[in-house]
Amino acid sequence: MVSSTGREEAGRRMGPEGSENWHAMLDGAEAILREEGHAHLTSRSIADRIGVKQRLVYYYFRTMDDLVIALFHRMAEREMARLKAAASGERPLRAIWDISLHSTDARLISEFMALANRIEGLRHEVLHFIEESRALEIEVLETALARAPRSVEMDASALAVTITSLALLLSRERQLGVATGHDAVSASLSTLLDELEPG
Amino acid sequence: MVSSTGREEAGRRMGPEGSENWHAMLDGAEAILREEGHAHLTSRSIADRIGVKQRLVYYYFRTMDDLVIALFHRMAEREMARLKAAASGERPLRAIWDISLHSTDARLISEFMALANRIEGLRHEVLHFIEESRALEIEVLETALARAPRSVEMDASALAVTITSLALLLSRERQLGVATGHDAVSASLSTLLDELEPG
DNA sequence: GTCTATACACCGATAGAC
DNA sequence: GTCTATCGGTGTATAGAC
Repeated sequence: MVSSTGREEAGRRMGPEGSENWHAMLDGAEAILREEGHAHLTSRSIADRIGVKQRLVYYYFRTMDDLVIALFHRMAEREMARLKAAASGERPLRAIWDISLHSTDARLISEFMALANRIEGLRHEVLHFIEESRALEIEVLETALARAPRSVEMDASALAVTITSLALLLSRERQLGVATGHDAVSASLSTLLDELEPG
Repeated sequence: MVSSTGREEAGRRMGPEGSENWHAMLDGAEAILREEGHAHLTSRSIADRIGVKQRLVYYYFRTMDDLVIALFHRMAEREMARLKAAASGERPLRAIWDISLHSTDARLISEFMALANRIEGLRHEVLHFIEESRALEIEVLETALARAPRSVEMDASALAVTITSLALLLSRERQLGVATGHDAVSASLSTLLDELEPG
């Protein structure tokens, strides 16, 4: 067994995962996706941005779809690391809320969601990330609910879904330029977090 | 003044807004967007689907961006009509919740969100639709809160944001294949709606 | 109103040299 | 590891005939 990821199945020579160029290409791809959207994410635009030739992109990634999947995977791993660190801190709920609200920008998320409609492998990556982060949040919420001075009506999984959905909506609407109701819902959520997690 | 939409500013002859062909093109575009995503939404794919020549698309729409904006605008108008009808029915909150959850599929929404990152005119249309639908929901919620037998902690605007965000997340995750926490949050929301709107 | 024909740019992906 | 060169395909958009 040469590789656990099956990246070289067709026998074509390929560049090493995790190498300097490999990361540089994903860095470039991430910036393009953020600034211009996935319509402009091409092997040529990536190559131009980081100063290599177009052909090299296909040395490190078998197809553009593979590159997109690798990019999401790298982002998801980093995000999970942040969430895990937050979960083991002093006020985990508050920390997770702050991360959900600010770490990844809404534009990137919407680009990946649209891409996931088309790229089956990406859909699986997204699905896996959502399940993994939700499980972590539920765990944290269960601990908090058990300790909370006052009982709360919702159970941990319902709260996890609600908190995630609010973070996503607030980020996306802020990006679009909508603000109606944002302050009110932020205040409500803050009150709830303070009840669950006094500090 | 010939037109209020500025569709003929360059002096090029154009087909009438609202005509049979105009609607047929938007119907085709909507189906392609839903089934294949916006990477495959092209003047050629639309023409092929409805059985006309590619050139004709540019007779009815100045650019592809204009077509996308017109498509969203038509969908938004239909959705607002549905919401207004629901708001004047017997259990408006329940009806609005059902519409938010089922009327437009999640894939279409994510395609439009990604397009709005790139097309400034579309971003304005999306922004306008969100503001308009939110205002309606807040109005309905204020009426319900005033009549509710039991007091609820959140105010109308915070509730409107929360309900919208949950509907969006549940639709999108259902499409992706995630279900964790969905039943719990649906149950919580149902309980809340029953309290606000007994029937 | 609708058509043919086409200009021009860009895309993914590969062959094979160094 | 990285390159040059290129194939075959698709995209937006327009000119101008009918």
